[in-house]
Amino acid sequence: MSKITINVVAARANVSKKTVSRVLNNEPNVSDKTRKKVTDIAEELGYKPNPLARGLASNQSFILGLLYDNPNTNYINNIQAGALQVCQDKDYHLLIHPCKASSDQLVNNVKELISHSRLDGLVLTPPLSDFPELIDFLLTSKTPFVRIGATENLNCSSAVVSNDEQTSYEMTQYLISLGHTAIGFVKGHPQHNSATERFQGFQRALKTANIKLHEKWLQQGDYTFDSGEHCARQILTMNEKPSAIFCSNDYMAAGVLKVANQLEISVPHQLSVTGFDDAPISRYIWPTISTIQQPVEAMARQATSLLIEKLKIPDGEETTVVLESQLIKRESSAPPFKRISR
Amino acid sequence: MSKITINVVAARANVSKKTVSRVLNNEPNVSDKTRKKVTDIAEELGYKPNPLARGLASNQSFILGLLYDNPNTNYINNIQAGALQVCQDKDYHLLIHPCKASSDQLVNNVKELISHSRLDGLVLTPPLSDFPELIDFLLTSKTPFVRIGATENLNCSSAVVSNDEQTSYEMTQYLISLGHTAIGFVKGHPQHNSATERFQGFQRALKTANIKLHEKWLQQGDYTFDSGEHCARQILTMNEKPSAIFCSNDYMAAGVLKVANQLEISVPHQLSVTGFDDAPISRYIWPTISTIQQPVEAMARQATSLLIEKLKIPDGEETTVVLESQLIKRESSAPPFKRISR
DNA sequence: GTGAAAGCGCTAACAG
DNA sequence: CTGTTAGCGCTTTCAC
Repeated sequence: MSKITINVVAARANVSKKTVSRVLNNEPNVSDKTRKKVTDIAEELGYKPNPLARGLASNQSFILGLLYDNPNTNYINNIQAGALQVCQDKDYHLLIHPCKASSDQLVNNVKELISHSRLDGLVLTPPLSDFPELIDFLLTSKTPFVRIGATENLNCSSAVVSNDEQTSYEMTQYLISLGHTAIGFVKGHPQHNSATERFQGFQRALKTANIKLHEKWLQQGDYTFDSGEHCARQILTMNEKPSAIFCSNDYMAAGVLKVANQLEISVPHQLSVTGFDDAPISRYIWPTISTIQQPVEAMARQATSLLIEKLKIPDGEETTVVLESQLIKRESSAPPFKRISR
Repeated sequence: MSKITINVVAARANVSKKTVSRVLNNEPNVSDKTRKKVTDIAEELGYKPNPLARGLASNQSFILGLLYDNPNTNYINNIQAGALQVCQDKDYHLLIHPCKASSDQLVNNVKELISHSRLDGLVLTPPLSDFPELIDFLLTSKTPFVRIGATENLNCSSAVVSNDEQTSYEMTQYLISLGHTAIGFVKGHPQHNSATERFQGFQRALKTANIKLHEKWLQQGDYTFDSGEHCARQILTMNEKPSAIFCSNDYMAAGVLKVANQLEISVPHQLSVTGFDDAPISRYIWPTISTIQQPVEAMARQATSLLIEKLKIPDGEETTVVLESQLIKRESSAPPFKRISR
């Protein structure tokens, strides 16, 4: 069906190939009249430029790579959806590339990927966004890239980030405003800088409110359900328990909920639990988990747009865009249990 | 860095371009000696053929499309992972394409996608695998495709399927073997043929065991958590309740669990609940859900391999591969509650 | 403003 | 078994 090439459009419009090409690429030096004529005829014929030919001639591939190493399928799915939207819109392809951050072959893998698939640019997601070796390589090889959720070296590339520290601060403030002063915390995966940010926001809120952080209620998780379970078992079997536990993500919060249930600690009556990410599980579990929603899809959209812009203006400025997260109050948080005392 | 084209390889090997090309594509009519020489030199130079040039010349794109419309991010992620593995292995690209099965523009969308992105072939996932209009279009336009989880018209294309009906039968048998005779059922999304298969397996097991299916305990869900909740509320507020509920997927089972909890019906003590799919939530919720695990990733791998083979031998036979699912017993199923009577 | 010629890196079709 | 000659459909260069 589609044997419509640039040649037939040119012939029909009585202009040269090059003029059609100019119109297609929005180049200057075409009279408005010619431009319109070509546009109309292209439209009428349903002409679509062949990306392969285009790429071959201009040494581009119109393929963007999306790199990730993230166990959280929900996060990745949202990222993909956002990136895909922009790609479709701007006639780029998106190559999904899962990889292992822990592998010492990471940089080599990516190098191979770029050269082999002729990628025009890369979108990095956490924790890859803050991987020094990878960043270094991309910088020295002059591969265009943008980073999502990066926290370090923000001026070395464009980036789209959320304000985890601040939202974490607000979540903690919320717990404090409910009356909690004995608050535990389950940290996220040490390789993810979000884990640090979230913890820092928590610390800052405690300091501001003059509340002491009990080391014993501070546990190191790794963003998995199992780690949440494990940490909760540590905290909730102590004699002196906190009245609230702030978990660095929802899976860990779900793990805490499970342990609370097993230990017959009623949530939120005897214990408040909060999460982060607004993962589906936060709505499916009972009680539903108070959490924080990041605009993940919007972040991916922004990042992809930035990347494509950068491809067009290679020496443009590096931008950092901050998108705001949002606190979602659900059933797992409430004022602390008051012992009927005296 | 990579200015190594077929020309430099040819020059270095003292042969023509075409000979190099032949070696690369594993074509016959090259002496072993020449073949080895070329292979070695290509290796040494780290030569990688430019897919764009290759595609342009041979009218292929080496891009496969993965079509889906599925709310289940976990399923899609596994499918993607499997398809990706094979694509990387065989030097294909995978273009992820979410779409709306409900849209009357579906066929047009896909048509546009294929022509615009020059896709070589398509992998279809449920419920798209059984969409007559789409299948018809692909067939008449001679677009190569394979289907995952198709149930209809199995000889019109290669397909990779699982034995949902049989596994559903076995799950039901398992419930019966525990002693359940009053068993409710929550159906899946009517647009997914898996929903029918799962229900049929259930029916067959009941019939085999001579157990009557109570219409009132049969509810129509749509594979979402919310629908599970809704159906459970119907069933569990009746005077006469079943002692087990078989849900067509895990999200709905989780919804049932939530309602049971609210109604203070203890699972599995007073009520057994089973799911389907082995979604993460089946392990994260309490009690953990007895379910069925499909080899989703392996299915995607198979399907992608079949597609690539078909691309090479366009008139080869259409194959149907069946992969076995597996019953996973967890905490949500147990023998029925015996009233301490008389 | 526009066009002609050359070529991106590869494969197809044919010739030897 | 191997090489030659033409392109694939587009962009680039440079001329007009």
